[in-house]
Amino acid sequence: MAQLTRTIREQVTNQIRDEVVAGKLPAGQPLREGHLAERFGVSRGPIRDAFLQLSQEGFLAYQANRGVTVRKPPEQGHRELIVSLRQQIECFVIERGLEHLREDGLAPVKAALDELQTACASSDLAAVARCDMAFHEAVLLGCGGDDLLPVWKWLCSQMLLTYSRLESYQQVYEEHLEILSALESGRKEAAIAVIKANIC
Amino acid sequence: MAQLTRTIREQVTNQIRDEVVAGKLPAGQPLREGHLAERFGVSRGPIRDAFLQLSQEGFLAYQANRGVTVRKPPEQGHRELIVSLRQQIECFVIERGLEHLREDGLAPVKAALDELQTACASSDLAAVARCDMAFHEAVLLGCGGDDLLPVWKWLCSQMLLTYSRLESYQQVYEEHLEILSALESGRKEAAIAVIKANIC
DNA sequence: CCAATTTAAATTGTTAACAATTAACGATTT
DNA sequence: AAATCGTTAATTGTTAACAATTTAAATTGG
Repeated sequence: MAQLTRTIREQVTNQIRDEVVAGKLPAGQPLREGHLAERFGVSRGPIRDAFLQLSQEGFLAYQANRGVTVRKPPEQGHRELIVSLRQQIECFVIERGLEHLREDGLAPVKAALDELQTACASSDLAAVARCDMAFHEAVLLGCGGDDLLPVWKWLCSQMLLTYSRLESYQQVYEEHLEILSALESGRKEAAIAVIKANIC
Repeated sequence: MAQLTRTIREQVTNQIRDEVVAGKLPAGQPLREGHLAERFGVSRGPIRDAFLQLSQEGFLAYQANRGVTVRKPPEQGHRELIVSLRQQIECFVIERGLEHLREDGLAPVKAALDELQTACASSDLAAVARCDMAFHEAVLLGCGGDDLLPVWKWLCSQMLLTYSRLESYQQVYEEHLEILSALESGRKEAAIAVIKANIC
C-alpha cells in the first residue's frame, strides 16, 4: 500500500503500529526509545513523537518517566461497546452525508478498495487491516465526517488490537465490494445494513 | 485544583488546554512552537510534545511541516452524536461497575466534587470545566472503565470546545451532588438518569 | 502593471549532548 | 537470611544547534 510518509515520525509510527496490529509486539511489552532509535537508524526524537502519538491513538500505554508498553486489548464487554460506537459513527455520517459522498468522494473509496484487494491477495495481515481501515476512513471523510476522525480512529485501534478476521481474506474484500456497490447506487439503508454487518 | 505535574510537558499541555477551553485562543489560530517556548521559558521539545498530545486529544489540529491550529468546535449535528456517545459510555460503565465503585472508588469522586465546589464558588470557567471532567473521570475509573478513558476524553474535549454552561455555576455543582448521592446509595437507574441529564 | 521566478525569513523536523529520574544490584546491618 | 540503604547502570526528560521545508517578499521578465 502506498503509505506516503513525509516525515520520519510518520514512517516510524506506521511501522510500529503495523507490528502491534500484526502481533509482533506482544501486549504489555515495554518499548525503549533507544532500542527503536538504533533499530531505525534515527535519533530518539521522532521515536518519542511516535510513542506519544501511538499512545493517544490507543496502541501504546504511556507512563511518565517509565516509557511505553504495548496496550492490552479491551475486555469483551468493552469491546462490544466499542464496536457499537463505531457502527453508530459510520452509520450516522452515511445517513447525513451519502449524497455528498456520491457527488465527489467515491474515487478515494474505490482506490482504497483496489489496495484492499491487493492486500487480501497477498495475505498480509497488517496490510489488510490497514486497507480495511483506509476504506472506511475514505467513506467517513467523503461523507463529511472529518470532525469525527480522531475518535473513530481510536475505536478502530482498539478493535485492531484483537483483529481476528483471518478466516478468509477473500471474504473481507467481497464485503467491502458490496459496501461500495450500495454506496455508489445510493441505496442508503442497504449501505448502512452492510456496513453494520461488516464492523465486528 | 491540584494538578500534580511531574514534567514540563504536562504543565504546558494543561496550560494550553485550559486556554483553549476558556476561549483565550480562538478557533483556527495557529500556534508557533517558538513563541510558546519563549513564553513558557522552556525549549521547543516539550512544546512539541504538548502539541502532539493536544492534537490527538482533539483540541488542536496538526498538519505536517505546517504546525498546529486551534481546532474548531464540531458542527451541531456531530455534537449531538458526540454527546450521545459519551452518555452511552458513562451509562455503560455504571450499569456494569457501580458495585465496584461503591466498594472502593467513591473517595476520588467525593474529592473531585469538593474541588468542583471550590471552582464554582470562584467562577473560574476553565477550573469548573476541568473539575467537571475530573468528577466524571473518577466515576469512569471507579467503575473499571479505564480501558475507555482515551475515547471518553476525546469526546469530552469536543464538548469542551463549546462549553457553555455559564448559566449558573451553582447549578453545575448541585447536579453533580445529586449524581454522587445516587451513586452512593446504589440507586443505579436514578444515577444513570441524572448523569444522562447532566451530559449535554 | 501583472505574473512567474528567485531570494530571504520564518517555521518545523531532526539530531546529539546533557540533566533528571527510575530500576537494579550489592553491601551493610540486624 | 531478610531488610534497608547507597551506589551504579539504564532510561526518560530537556535543551540547543543544525537541516529541511514552507511562507512571504522581492525581483525579474513579459
